[in-house]
Amino acid sequence: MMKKLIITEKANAARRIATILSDGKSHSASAGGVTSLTFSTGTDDYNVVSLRGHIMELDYPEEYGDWRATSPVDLVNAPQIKTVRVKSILSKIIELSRDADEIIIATDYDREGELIGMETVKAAGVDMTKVKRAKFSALTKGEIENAFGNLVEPDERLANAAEARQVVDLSWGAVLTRLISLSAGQVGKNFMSVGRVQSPTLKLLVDKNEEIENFVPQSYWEINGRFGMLAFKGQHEKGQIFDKDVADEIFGKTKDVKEATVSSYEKGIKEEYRPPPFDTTMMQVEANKIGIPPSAAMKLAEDLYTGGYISYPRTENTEYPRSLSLRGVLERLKDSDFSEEASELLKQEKISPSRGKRRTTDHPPIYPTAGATSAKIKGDKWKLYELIVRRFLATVAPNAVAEVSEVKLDVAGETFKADGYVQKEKGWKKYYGKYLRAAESRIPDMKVGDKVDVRGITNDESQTKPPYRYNQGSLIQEMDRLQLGTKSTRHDIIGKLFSRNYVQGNYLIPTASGIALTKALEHHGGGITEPEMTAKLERDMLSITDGERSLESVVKESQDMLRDVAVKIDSESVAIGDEIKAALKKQQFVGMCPSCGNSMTIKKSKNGNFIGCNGYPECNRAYPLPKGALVQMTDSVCPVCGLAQIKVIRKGVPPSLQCIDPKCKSNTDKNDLGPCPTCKKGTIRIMYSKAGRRFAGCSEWPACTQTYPLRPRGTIVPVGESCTECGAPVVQIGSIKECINMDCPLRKKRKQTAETETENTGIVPSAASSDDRVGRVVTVVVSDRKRSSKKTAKKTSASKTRSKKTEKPALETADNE
DNA sequence: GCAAGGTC
Repeated sequence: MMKKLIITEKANAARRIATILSDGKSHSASAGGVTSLTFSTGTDDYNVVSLRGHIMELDYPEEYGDWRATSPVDLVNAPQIKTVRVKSILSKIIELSRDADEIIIATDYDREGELIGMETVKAAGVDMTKVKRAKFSALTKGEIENAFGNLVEPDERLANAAEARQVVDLSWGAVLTRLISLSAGQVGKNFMSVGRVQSPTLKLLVDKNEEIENFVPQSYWEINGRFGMLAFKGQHEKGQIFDKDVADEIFGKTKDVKEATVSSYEKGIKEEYRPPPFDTTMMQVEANKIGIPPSAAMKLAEDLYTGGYISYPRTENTEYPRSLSLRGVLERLKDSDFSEEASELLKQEKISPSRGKRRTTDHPPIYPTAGATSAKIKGDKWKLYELIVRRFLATVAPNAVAEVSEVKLDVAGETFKADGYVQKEKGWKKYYGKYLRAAESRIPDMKVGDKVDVRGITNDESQTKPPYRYNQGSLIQEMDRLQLGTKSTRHDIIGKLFSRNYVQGNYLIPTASGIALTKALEHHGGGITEPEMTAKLERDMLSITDGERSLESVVKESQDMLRDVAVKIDSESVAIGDEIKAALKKQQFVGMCPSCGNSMTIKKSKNGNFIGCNGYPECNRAYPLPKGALVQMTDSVCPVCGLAQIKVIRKGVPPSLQCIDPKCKSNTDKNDLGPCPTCKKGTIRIMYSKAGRRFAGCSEWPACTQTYPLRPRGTIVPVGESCTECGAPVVQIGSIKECINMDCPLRKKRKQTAETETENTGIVPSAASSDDRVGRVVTVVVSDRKRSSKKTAKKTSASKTRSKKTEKPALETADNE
C-alpha cells in the first residue's frame, strides 16, 4: 500500500476530488480546525487536505516595520520573507507528509495555483522528489481521473513567474506607499497607498474626470420628422448638424411640406446572437446593472457557490467544457422557479451552447448547479441566482430573429431616414429579456414611389455631452480590457480606492487627494500609473515560464529601476509632499469659522461626519453634512450669510451649491415647503434619509410624525400654497405643479376623471383648460407628457451622441459560433 | 499602518 497526500487549493476541490477518486466512499475528519479527507482505492491510501488559497504571505522582516526607522530607499533591496498565515493547515500537511510516499499538488491549474502548491510543500520541508502535480480544468469525473492517471512534475518555472510578481509588487508597493505617505505627512491609518494595479486604475478615473472638466459642449441640430399613420420617427440623413445655418435651411425647406415620397425601402432579417456564458467580469457587469455592485456580487456568488447553487464564481472561461452536461443542468433546473423554461429548452433536439472568445484552463463558466426557488433564497442573493440561471438559459436557447427595415423618404428634395425593428422570434431573449432594453420601432411596409403623410417636422437643438464617468461595472470592464488585476481582485482594488478616500460616488469621482496623488505619481512614479507596467510584468513572467530568464534577473531589473525612482522621489520629497498636502487641505477645508477665525474642516465621529471648527473645544461651531449625498468643497461663499458653500451631488437632481448652514435663508427658501397641516405648528420641509432618499417631514418631529414621500427625480420648488383639499404644501417640479400628498382625495378623484375622459374621447384635456386649483395635477401630468414629445426626442438624441462615442452595448460582442 | 494574489 502506497500512502499519498493530495493538496488542493480550496475545500470544495478537496471534496470533489475525494468523491470522484473514491467513488463516493471517502471519510472526512476534522481536527484543529482543519478538515482532511481519507479514502482507499485498494492499492493506495489517500489523504486530501485543502488550503485556503495562499497560506503563505510575503513581507519584510519585523525590523522594517517602523516606516520612519528605515529609509524607503533602503527598503528596495531589503530581504523579503515568507510567513505562514494559516499555521493549522501547514502543521497538518507536515504531519501527513511525514509518512507519505507521494505528495500531489492539486491546486488550480494556473500560475498562482502552481505557486500556492509549491510554496506550501517547500514550507512543509517535504522531499521534493516525492512531489507530483495533477492538472485539471474542471472538477468533473473525466478531468479528475485523467489528471490523477497522468501525474506530471510540478512546474518550478511557472511558480517562479508568480513569485516574481509577488516580489515586484511588494517592492514597488511598499517603497512608493511609504515614500508618498511620509512626504505628505499621511501616516498611521491615513496612509496613502500606491500599487501596480490600484494606481493605474485610479488614473483611469482621474483622466476621465479631466476629460469631463475640459469638455466644451457644442450645439448641434437634428431635423426630426413624424410620418404616416403610425407617426413613425425619421431623421434627416445628415443626423447631427453642427452648422445652424445648414439646419435652418433644411428645416425651412421641409417644415411645411405635407407629403413625402419613398425613395428607397429595404427589409431584411437579422439574427441576434445569444450572449456568451458568464465569466466573472461579465457577471459583475450585469449584476451591477441590476443594482448589485461587484463586491456585493462576489460575496453573494461565494455564498451561492458554497451553498451548491452555482459553479465556481471566479473564472475567466466563456466556453462550457465538453465534459459538462448541459441537459443535466436543465434537468436540475426543473426543480426550481424556472422549471417551465428548463423543460421548454430540453425539448430542443440538439443543445449547442453559445461560446465566448475566452477559453482558459482554470474553471468552467459560471452556471447554476442546482435548482432553487425564491422562497428558499431571498433578496439580492435570489436576484443574482436568477441572473445566473437566466444567463445560462440564454446560452443554450436559440438565437433571436428580428425584422429590420430602413426607409428613405424624400421631403422637398431632402432625405429623411427611418429604421424599423420588430422582434420576430424572441429566442434567447425570452429568458434574458428581463435584463435587456426592448426597443421596437414599427414602420409600415412600403415601396419606392409611395406617398407618406408628413405629420410634423422639428428642428431640435441639443448639446454634445461630456463622456460618462465610470461606474463600478464599467470600471471593472475597463480593468479587464487592460489586464489590470485579476477576476478575483478587481472588486477589492476598487474597494481600496474608496477606503483610501481617493474616489467617491456611484459614478466614480476622484477626490482632490486622489487627483494630486495621481499627478505626483505620473511625474515621479516611474510608470507605476501605467497599465504598461503590468503588461511588462506579464512579458517578464512569460520569459521566466519559457526558461529565457530567471526569477532573479527579472526581480533585479525591476528593483534597480525602483531604486532610481525612489532616490529621485526622496530628493524631491518636500515639493511632492506639498502638492499632496495642498490637495488634502482643499479636500477637508470648509472655510473660516465666523466665531473664532480658525478654519473649519470635515470631522469624523461615530455618528457620521460633520463640519467642525478647529478651535474646538474652545469653539463649538459645527454644521451637519447633508445626508446620503456626495459632498465636494468649493471656494465660494454663501451670498446670504457669508459662510462657505459646498457642492452637493445627489441622484436624480443636478448638483447644487449650498450654504453649509441648514438654517440659512438660502437653504430654508429652497427646502421649507409650507405649514404642517397635521400639527399646525411645524413646517413641512424637504429632508433626506441616510440612504439619500428624499421625503418631506414636519420640523416638529418627533412630536409630529407627519411625513410625505417625494418624487425621486427633478428639482422641487416650493410655491407657498397649501392644497385646498388636504392642506399639504403645493410644489412645482418641472412643469408640474402639485400637492405633495400622494393620498390627497382630490388627486384620486381627478385621476379617475382624467382616465375616463381619455378613454371616452381619446382627447387629453390640455393644460390650458385646467384651472389653478390644486389637485388638478394628474390632468396636467398627462397632457404635459403629450406636449413634451419634442423635448424627449431631444434628450434621446443627445444621449445617443454621447453613447456613440463612449459606450458599446454589452451584448454586441455575442458569441462567435 | 505598506502590494496583489489566492480563498472563507
